[in-house]
Amino acid sequence: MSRKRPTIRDVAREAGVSYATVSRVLNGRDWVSPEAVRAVQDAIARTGYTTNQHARSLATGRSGSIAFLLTEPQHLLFEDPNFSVLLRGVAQALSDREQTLILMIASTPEERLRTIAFLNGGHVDGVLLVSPHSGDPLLTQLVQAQVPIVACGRVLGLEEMISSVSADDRAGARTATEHLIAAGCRRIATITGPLDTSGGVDRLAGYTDALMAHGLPIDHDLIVHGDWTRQSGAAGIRALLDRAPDVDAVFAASDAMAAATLPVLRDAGRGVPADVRVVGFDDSGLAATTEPPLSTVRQPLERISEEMVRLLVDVINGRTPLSITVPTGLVLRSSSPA
Amino acid sequence: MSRKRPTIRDVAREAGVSYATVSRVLNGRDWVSPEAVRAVQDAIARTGYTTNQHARSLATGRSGSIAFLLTEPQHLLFEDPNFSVLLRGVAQALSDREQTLILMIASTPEERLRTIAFLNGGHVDGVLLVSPHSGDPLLTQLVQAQVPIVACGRVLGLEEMISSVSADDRAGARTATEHLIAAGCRRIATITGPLDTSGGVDRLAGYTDALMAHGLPIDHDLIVHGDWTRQSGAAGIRALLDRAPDVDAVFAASDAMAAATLPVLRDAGRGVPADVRVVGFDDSGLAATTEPPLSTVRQPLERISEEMVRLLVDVINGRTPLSITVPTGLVLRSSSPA
DNA sequence: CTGAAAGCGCTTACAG
DNA sequence: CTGAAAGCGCTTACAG
Repeated sequence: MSRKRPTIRDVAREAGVSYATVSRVLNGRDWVSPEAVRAVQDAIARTGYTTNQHARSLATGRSGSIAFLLTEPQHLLFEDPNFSVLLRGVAQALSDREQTLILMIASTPEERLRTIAFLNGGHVDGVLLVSPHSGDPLLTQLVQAQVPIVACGRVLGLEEMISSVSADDRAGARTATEHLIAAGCRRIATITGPLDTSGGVDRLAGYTDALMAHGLPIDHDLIVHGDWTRQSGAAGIRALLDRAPDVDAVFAASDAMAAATLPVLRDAGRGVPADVRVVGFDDSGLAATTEPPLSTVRQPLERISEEMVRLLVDVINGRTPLSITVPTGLVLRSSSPA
Repeated sequence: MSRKRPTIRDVAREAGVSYATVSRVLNGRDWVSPEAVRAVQDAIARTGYTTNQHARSLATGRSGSIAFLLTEPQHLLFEDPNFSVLLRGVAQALSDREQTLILMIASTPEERLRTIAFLNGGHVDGVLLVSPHSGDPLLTQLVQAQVPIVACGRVLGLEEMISSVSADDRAGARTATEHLIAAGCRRIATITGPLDTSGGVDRLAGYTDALMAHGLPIDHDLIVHGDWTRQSGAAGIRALLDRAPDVDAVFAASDAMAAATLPVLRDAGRGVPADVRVVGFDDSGLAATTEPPLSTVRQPLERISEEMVRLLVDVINGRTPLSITVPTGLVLRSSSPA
């Protein structure tokens, strides 16, 4: 297409130095005389030189790119606004480091196969994993292939092998539940996330923590399991109304599930928050736009994506895996005001 | 990290042929004897060989990757569910062609600069453009750099230079408006999209087409401009209720804007669809979950993403730019039933 | 501080 | 049909 792009040799000629020197100022490692540096920089500007990443990668063995890997079935991924925010943050952080972001979606078996081959093939320096489910064979394969990985949320059972950055799910859930207790609720239900994710188990643990700390019983009729989606939230609240008609609050482990309880409660003639208080988790864009707006637990996704990238760079550089937890905060809106 | 991966030479040794032959069977271009092919394939399987894309790119001058470029300010991009569906479809289509998808976000001035440099640097074979606004200098720069591009939606003023795939916005809008006319509405308003996008102007044109075809006047009090977002939808309907209290229908150029009219209409005491019918555009996930669910114009995003990739491959191979339009369809729900 | 040179792993005319 | 060889554009010891 476009005519030949200038190479390092063109720059060298223009600057009157050897092309090894050009490479040196490009990489800024070895010592180069100030005059040479200036001459090269000028030459780069004049020629419009831009480094050929493929040649560099071939020489260094580093690809200069990172994969953002999605393993959930698509509908979950793209329904979840958290995902977008995370992606945005990661793109930003990577761009700042001059790394490119490769998006990979591995939902179908075929895609999963291709993904493994690709990642295994050294095409990327590392991978960022979103919403990993423990027991996913893909994860073990990645670990075996010694691909540097950082997950969003701990990978249950592989914590030692896979670095991760998580919100403080347990503390967040506990705070939310204690808020409901403080508001006088005594029949507090929860709709959990999938229990093969750290978010799922930790948010449930935070809920029971709060109950126990306040001497309230753990009633299994008040615990239903969802998978983060609206559908599961709607199904969950229906089951709850059925099993425990005296429910006076529900803590849903995601905003999507919490939002889905609202129309069901309305149709059942239960006022929110008058009859049933509702608290979600995520503080996604959704939370502020529901009717009534949702109280929820905010997780600092910008911070999470930033830390994920930073950590991944460390892991790529050979540092040992690490788990990072970032704090969450309660956001009160009309669905369960102060 | 991982120990040395097998190269083409390892495969050659294992297969007992020269490595040039291995390369030939890999690329499947030149004639190779069946025995050699089999020997090489076996050797590939045994060694677990996987091609080094960087080496290949360096030799061929093709990067094997495509950029998915987002130029909107982030909030727009990630609020819009269409974007996700498009991204998903593109990822799929690209994966089928063994191309990698590089996600680039160019919203801040700094990011835009880096983006231009990157794209200009031949790091990708082509770029897929989402929601381009005409007059964006980035577009002209890309065209000048002769980067192969396919846009989603025509790029107004650059139609000849930039291939595009669009929904049939005009026909869709016309159909929606005619449906409202057929339902007996006579004071039909519209909330437009941005008029520097083909979606914005074409949907407005479809609206006026329908009005004129049925002898209804074009009343500027009934036309307000939005930018696809909920906020602009809410502001739009408020302005309409103010300027034209007798409005009996609104056609919004996006589901997000249509959805945002609902609570405002409710608060204003207008029943939907009894007093005011509402029709959106996109048939995004949103449309089915609003209260009441939205009638809308469906655009086949899966098809659009597929065509975008196919077209881009053509353009990369030197074919001349082309514009493709795919049909839309009216989807009726409670906000404006049949 | 800076050349000359080898090498990264492939592709592709060039000769057979 | 298949070798041997050059070349893609860089980085990085190796010698000065």
